[in-house]
Amino acid sequence: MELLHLRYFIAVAEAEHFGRAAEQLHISQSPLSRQIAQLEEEIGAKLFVASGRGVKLSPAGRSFLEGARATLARATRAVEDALEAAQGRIGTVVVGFEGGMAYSGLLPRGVQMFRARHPRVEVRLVPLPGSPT
Amino acid sequence: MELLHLRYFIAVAEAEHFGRAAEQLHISQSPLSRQIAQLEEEIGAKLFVASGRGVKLSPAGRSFLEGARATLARATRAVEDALEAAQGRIGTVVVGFEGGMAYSGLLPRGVQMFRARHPRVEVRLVPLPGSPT
DNA sequence: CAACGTTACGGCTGACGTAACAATT
DNA sequence: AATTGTTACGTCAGCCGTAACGTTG
Repeated sequence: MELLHLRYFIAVAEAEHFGRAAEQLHISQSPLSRQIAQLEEEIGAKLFVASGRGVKLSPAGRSFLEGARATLARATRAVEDALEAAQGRIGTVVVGFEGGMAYSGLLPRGVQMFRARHPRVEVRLVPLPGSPT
Repeated sequence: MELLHLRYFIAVAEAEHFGRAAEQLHISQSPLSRQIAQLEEEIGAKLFVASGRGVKLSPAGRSFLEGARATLARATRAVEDALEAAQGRIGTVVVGFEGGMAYSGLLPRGVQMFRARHPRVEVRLVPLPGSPT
């Protein structure tokens, strides 16, 4: 199973119609029908049932629609997060500090400002060895 | 991007070594290297950095590893849920009841037993039209 | 120079499109 | 009979393997 199958499946589920789904996907009905059949075989359950003109989701199909959407959304977010991590907008920064700094007020103030500006960056403070406290 | 790329990426991330990852995937290094390069190009960020013998994850790579694992896990669960839905073990069942049944004690007791046996099935109770309460 | 990752080239699986077929309204 | 989904068949993109090449410890 690949994301391709999930994209095809969602299109058919939303259109309730192979022809229109294929048109929206810019492919023809034939490969769409085959990919759905292959997906159903891999899952081990029918996802659609015939319904007059077009198709409806089976119970398994309704469940799988949720999962397919969630999977695609998670994949999209994974890419976005990776890009933001590359730009340093999310991730973790480790700040080593000498013991005295803890009391100066400068460090907490700076960290506070940084966190306000970059809420998705985790700031980890580690005391340097040989320092008090 | 396809799930294939995520599986390949996770293998390399865990092995920190293209050769061993390829061996584990039962392919050779060449296609593995290309798929990772293609993935990096699609994301728009380098996922690995050279590190002596082998590679390490870049910041973007660390972020993407979480997302890739979560995406694969979500896809797996989607299939499992679809199968269970096909067997009627999860999903929704709507129970229509005539007003008097609400007071007999039979209906609540039956629903309670059913829910205990099938905790992932949502039981929706709807009063039938023309009933009291 | 030894080990590792990347690029080049050829083979093959599999996804696609056109067209013929089946089935349902 | 018309519309919709499925199956048949040939084409082509894309993934894979072998091998040659760069690069780094």
